[in-house]
Amino acid sequence: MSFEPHASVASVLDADGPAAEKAYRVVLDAIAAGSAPAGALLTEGLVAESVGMSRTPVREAFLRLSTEGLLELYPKRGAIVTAPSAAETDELLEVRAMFEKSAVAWMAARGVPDGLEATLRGHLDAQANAADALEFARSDRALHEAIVAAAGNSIATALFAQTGPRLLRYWHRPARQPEDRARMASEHGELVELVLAADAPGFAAKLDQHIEGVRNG
Amino acid sequence: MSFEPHASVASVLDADGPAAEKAYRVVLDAIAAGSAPAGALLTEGLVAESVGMSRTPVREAFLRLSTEGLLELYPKRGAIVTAPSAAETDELLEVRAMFEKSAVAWMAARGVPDGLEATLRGHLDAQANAADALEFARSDRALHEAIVAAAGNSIATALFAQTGPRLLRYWHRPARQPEDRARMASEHGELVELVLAADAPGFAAKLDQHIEGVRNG
DNA sequence: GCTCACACGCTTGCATCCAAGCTTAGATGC
DNA sequence: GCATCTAAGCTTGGATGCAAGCGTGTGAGC
Repeated sequence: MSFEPHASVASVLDADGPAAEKAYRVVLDAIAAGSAPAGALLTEGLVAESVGMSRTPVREAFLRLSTEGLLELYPKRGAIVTAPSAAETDELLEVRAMFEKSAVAWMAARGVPDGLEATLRGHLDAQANAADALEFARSDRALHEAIVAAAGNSIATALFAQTGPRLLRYWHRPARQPEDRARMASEHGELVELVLAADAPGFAAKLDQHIEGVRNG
Repeated sequence: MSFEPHASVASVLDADGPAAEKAYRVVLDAIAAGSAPAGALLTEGLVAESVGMSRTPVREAFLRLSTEGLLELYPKRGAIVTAPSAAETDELLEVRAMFEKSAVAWMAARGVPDGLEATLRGHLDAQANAADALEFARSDRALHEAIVAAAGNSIATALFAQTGPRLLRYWHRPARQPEDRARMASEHGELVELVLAADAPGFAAKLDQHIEGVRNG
């Protein structure tokens, strides 16, 4: 009996696969793309019909999106797409900074894993070549998740990943113009250098500065 | 239309309420109490029958327990209670320390909320008067969650809460003897003082020391 | 005795069906 | 005209039914 758990955090590109995954991706994409704007009322039945499946897998997707903070479930009434507020943005950036700073600090103690440099540079390239803001946001998310994952704490990695979907709601704002994206990619390059050097204090300082720039941008 | 979202993180004592909540609590209690030991194979049908409900709410509970790390779901095969390993213990303590240190640092910047002292002292008392190790573990969890919640970052609070259920699997080991519990309660008292003083460096140092003691205890 | 194929029993995944709660619109009484 | 009561149409929550996947055991063939 060789048990092998299925990937709970499915890759973004794993075709249709399970219906619940498909429902999740459809709703998330709708929120990210803006066709389901903040405040919109979604119902299980509506999504189920539009995707061509029953309510059961849609329900599962709604629950997940709820824990990820993208939907608010109202019993017997429906689900509302949460509104990105300034306060929530601050909280999100604060939390993600906490994870990344800790990750670099852990790496300083445990060492940087082999192959990390290639991985991070790959994400940086993808970012630099991103065609639009949404694609940029996706590779940005992948880059940051790779940094946290490199610290080797699977619990931290899983929790951090849960904050990823929220970003898709915000990021096509700051990275709207190609020159903005270029500037951010360059800043990310500097951050990556500090990660690879496992320079925790340097990374923390630079990250704060980077976040401040994003917030005011 | 005055929308008011229902509490997604339900209180432990909210009667039976929704069946899904009941199923969640039953399975969690079974894992915490040891009647569903690590490695045990649970099936939706089995739990549903024993609790007297259909598989639907049980399935929901399983999904939640899976994201909380207590169950591993194997498609078409069943769910297995995860085994608490030394590596996972380290990861868990590391992550929780990250949250708590950050929370105190944030409080140092934003101020300590009113009423926190009374709240924390209440949890300390509950801990000191805990009849058994499981009850001690519950109030301990509540204490730590209160500390993180006091920092005022709702995203961090929600993520931190997700790591709570895992603890119930471990904690009736270190706190088995009443004198151990007394010593831990006293250490927690010192930590609470540093929280209330918003002394981030002091808290961080003391917490590391406390965790080291727990790990080697 | 050993290997391989097939069939059976188990599981989940999803579809469908039913009950109960919330909202609202319309009828009714004043 | 206005407040109140009622009933209908939404919604979700849960129960039930069905199909497909996985593991195991059994039996045929060698």
